[in-house]
Amino acid sequence: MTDETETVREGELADYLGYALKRVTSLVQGDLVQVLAPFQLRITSFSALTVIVGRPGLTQTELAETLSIERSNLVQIIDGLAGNGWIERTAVAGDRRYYALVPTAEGVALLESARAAVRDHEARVFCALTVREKAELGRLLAKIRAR
Amino acid sequence: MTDETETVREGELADYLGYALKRVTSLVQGDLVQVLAPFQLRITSFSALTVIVGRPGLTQTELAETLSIERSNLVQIIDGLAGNGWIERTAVAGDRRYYALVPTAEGVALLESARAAVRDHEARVFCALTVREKAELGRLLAKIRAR
DNA sequence: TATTGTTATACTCTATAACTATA
DNA sequence: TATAGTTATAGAGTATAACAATA
Repeated sequence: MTDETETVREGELADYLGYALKRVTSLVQGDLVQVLAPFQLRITSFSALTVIVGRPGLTQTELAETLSIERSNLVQIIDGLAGNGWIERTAVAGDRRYYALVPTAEGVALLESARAAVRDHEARVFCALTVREKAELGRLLAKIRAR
Repeated sequence: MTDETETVREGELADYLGYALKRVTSLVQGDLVQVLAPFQLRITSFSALTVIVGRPGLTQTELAETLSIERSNLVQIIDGLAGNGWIERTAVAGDRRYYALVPTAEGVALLESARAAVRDHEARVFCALTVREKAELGRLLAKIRAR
């Protein structure tokens, strides 16, 4: 079996859940990068656009916290999304320090297309799992994060 | 609940298994980096040393394939392990193009200590899961990789 | 003083092409 | 010509410090 062969080759590494997580994540992300490229999106800009469309008007600091990335690293991502006309930074009355991030109609439309492609991608890379198993995987991952 | 709050904040992102995998992996790896630092090991050098100890005599190309990293990127990792006296590149009779990678006694001893720390680390970061759940997670991840 | 967004910088990881020495 | 190891380089992700504008 391929499984046993891999276990022999990787030896003890195969026993670490962290290693298994890393390998699967890199498999999935490698595929996702290809899927998003035609949309001119990277993984992080897709994630950012998804959150902005879902929570229009949030600030960069809020978005950075949600995605767990540094504010400073978010700047170029936001620049890219705004440069492509997919989001806008609108002034907030009362406090001129921050901007509200809102998607444009083009941004919403682009995300709709990209989202469909990402759904296909997920169906493909996780096709070895049943619906029940996918739900279980999601539950286990959420449980680890919530600890 | 924290779970529901997070779901609201991340919106649709929370529905992607790939995103959940990425977040958990980065959580786990962030912790592991700290755990390995006192041993002068990075994640990849720990992985490499683990495989070399488990399969003494393998070549760099074999190791690169096992870890799924480019041969070129493995060079500095091997240099580091050899520079610290944890492995040796020994000549192979019959074909002078490649070297057999073998651990030194120091390398084996270091790995033994690091391994214990990594076991503790895994117990800690996955403490939210039962033994059965950890086994199930491992099984699901292996299934995805084997597809 | 504290906060938001920003710039600059550096370090890691990863991917590719090209080189050398050996076969 | 093909392969093993190597070098150089560039891209992307990530982390930190410091700054200007605003509160």
